[in-house]
Amino acid sequence: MKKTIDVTDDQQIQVFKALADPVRLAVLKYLKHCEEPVSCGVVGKALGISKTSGSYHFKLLEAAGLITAEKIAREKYVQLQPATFERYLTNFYDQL
Amino acid sequence: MKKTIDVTDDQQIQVFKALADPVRLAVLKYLKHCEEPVSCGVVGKALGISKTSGSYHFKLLEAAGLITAEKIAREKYVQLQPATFERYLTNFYDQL
DNA sequence: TAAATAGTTCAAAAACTTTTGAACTATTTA
DNA sequence: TAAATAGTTCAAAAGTTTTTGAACTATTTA
Repeated sequence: MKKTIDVTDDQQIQVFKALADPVRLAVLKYLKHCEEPVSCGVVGKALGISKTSGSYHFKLLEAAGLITAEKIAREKYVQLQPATFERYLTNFYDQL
Repeated sequence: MKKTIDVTDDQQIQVFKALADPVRLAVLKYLKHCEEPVSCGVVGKALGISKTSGSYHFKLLEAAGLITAEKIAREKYVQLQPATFERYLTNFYDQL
């Protein structure tokens, strides 16, 4: 059955879905301790996830706006986007 | 495949999973505008969800600590638990 | 006491998400 | 130029979540 309750919360729900997974939480945690953008390969290796699975999770995190990505030649460099956390989490309760 | 990345984030992930669904977000939104505890039946009817499905969603919200529930005779009265939002969302980024 | 009401539980079905491996594109290195 | 490396895409398989209806318990109302 398709969800029909509210259609205005899309970005909010995408953010929560992106956060509701241990692999993606581990990715965010890893990135939090990087000063610089890091390549997907480096993150994936550090966490022991396959490149296909990595590709899937980085796509979701980017779609949710929790990370940004820049492709430089062969590699894709990712970094946290703190403004999205601020916007969708920090005041979530008051904005409910 | 079982998730093996981190086993300490259980409550955090339960909270995000609970929030990553439009029915449950609608329940929380509804409760936000209630001064008093409300019965599950009243909420369910207001949102047009079946009682079985309501029972399932209220259980998840309660397990995540986002609502508390008190059974009074036939009825179960639910209300938001703002401390959980505060604890798991407000400073999520800094706690990462 | 019988019928109605509030909610739970259970198992099956439906829907959705994640992992996997193979095949692919593009870039770099030997 | 060939081989290696970084990442993507695709379809199938595996896993998880949500909905459904029927059967149930407990309380209330007639």
